Amino acid sequence: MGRAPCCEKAHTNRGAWTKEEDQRLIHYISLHGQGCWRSLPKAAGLLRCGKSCRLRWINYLRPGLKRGNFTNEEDELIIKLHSILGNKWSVIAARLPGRTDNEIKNYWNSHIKRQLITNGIDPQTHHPLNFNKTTVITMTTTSTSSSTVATQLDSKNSSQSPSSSLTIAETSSILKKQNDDDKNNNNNNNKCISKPKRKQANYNISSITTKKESPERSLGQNNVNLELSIGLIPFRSNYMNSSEESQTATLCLCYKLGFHGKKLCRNCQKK
DNA sequence: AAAAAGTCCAACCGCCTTAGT
DNA sequence: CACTAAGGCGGTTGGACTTTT
Repeated sequence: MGRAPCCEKAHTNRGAWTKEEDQRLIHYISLHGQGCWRSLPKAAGLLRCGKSCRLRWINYLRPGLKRGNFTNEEDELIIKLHSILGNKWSVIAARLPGRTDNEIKNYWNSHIKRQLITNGIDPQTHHPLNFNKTTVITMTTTSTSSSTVATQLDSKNSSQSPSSSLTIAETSSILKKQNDDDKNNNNNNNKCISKPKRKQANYNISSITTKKESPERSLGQNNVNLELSIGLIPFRSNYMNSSEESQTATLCLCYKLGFHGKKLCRNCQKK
């Protein structure tokens, strides 16, 4: 027997939200804040399931949401974070102010993924699709905090290869901030008296690998121990001469992946 | 102009985690 | 310790819209 439904579906509206429903939800939350989603629909006079209200609020009505196109900087950040975290959309979204996990997930699936494939890069592993010869994983566990997992890829698509680089310090900082944010949210949102908002999952480096990860991610990276370090060093192709190398070294990841048109983003222009 | 194909994205579904009992 | 319930998450769907034929 399956799990009981989260709400009485026979008496709830489904599908697209009307303006009136939106207004009711906004009005209720502006007065009472976010609390128990399960009891909110009834209290707000909505014939909706609590989950539906939560989703509508988080993905659409919540103040501070950005609408419109993603910037090149956002593209770059999403790719970087995805190369580290995989499909952890909520964690990635936490690093992009004003963007929701759903939005990023949709954007990834409809834009970035296709773009990566077009450029010969596997969107799941962030490796070139045809790489097979010399995958060199080196791990440096020095006394400094800047140890990285270096993946040098041999590919003829050299100019389009991944070149993101996050040091362990950067990665730790991201994950630490996530924890801090979660703690703050918990402090701010405990308006539900009947049941305190439960603690959110604390992500740490050792928890990056997840239950749903593909074998490629957990094993395909040659059993890289994520507890030690994560990161990709800037790409250097064996096929590049020194001038090409120095030229591409000054360009940001999104440019190398082909996300720019004919213009450079601000990051590239600064360099 | 109409039909077909492709794209986008809001919303839903079902599973997992975890606090409370 | 086992069970329950609520929140949260990632994957998927379906309909509206756009582009192509």
